[in-house]
Amino acid sequence: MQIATWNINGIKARIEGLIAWLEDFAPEIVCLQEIKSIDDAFPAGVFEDLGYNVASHGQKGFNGVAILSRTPFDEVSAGLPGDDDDQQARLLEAVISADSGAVRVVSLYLPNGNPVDSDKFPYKLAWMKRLEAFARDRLALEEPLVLAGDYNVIAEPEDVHDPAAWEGDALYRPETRHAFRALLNLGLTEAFRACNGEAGQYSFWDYQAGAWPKNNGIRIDHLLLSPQAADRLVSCRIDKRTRGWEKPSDHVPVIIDLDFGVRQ
DNA sequence: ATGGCTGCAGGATGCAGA
Repeated sequence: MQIATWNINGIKARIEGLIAWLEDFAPEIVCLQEIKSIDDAFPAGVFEDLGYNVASHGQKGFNGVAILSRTPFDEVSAGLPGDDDDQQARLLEAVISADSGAVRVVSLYLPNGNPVDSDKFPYKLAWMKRLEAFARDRLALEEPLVLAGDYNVIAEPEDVHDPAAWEGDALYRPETRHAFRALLNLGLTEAFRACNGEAGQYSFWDYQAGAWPKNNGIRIDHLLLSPQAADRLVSCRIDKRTRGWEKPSDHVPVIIDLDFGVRQ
């Protein structure tokens, strides 16, 4: 079972590329971030025509997450618990019982947090604390669980082309990296690092200053797995090709393959 | 190298992103 996560940076601007990628890759489940669309304007029919069920949790102008699944959803739940005043659409959870296995999947878009001297940084850290409580709760279910999305966290120096340039940035601050490790220490496995030892593998390249041709990237899109999912992890890859396409997102898809041992 | 692109909302440019 292939599960992908992709920050597409605007569903309207990326619809052509996303369709082409879905037709090529045909994953079972796709977690999308930064759809930048309200739910009523989300082009669900386009994906339904491609054989996907669609769940979206959007807002006007920015943020917004969605999940596409070839198998219908058993359950869908929007929002991260822990702050009733938080109106930002950044998390969507679904339970999917596919023929190839049953999984609980979360599409999340963790706050950027810059500038660090604004209220955005404490919002990010508080959001991460809430995510930790959410993950602890879901891990207690002892199910195959995939927390997929744009974490806006550079976890280690090997995940950034120029670490010195990111010193002090909200994505690389010690508090941010510490909160990410606390999440992992609940018993979650970071899929890409579990499968690939090589440094310098990125999932985001800025639009500015020729970051892509210079390979000046960062790895901030992650899939975190419960033990029951990690036991089934076969591979994790980053599909860099899309960054070179026409009108690309600044992020590229990251895909895992889980083997539930189903034999046809 | 100069916050140097890009998407969105809205109908000019300001905000948000990372």
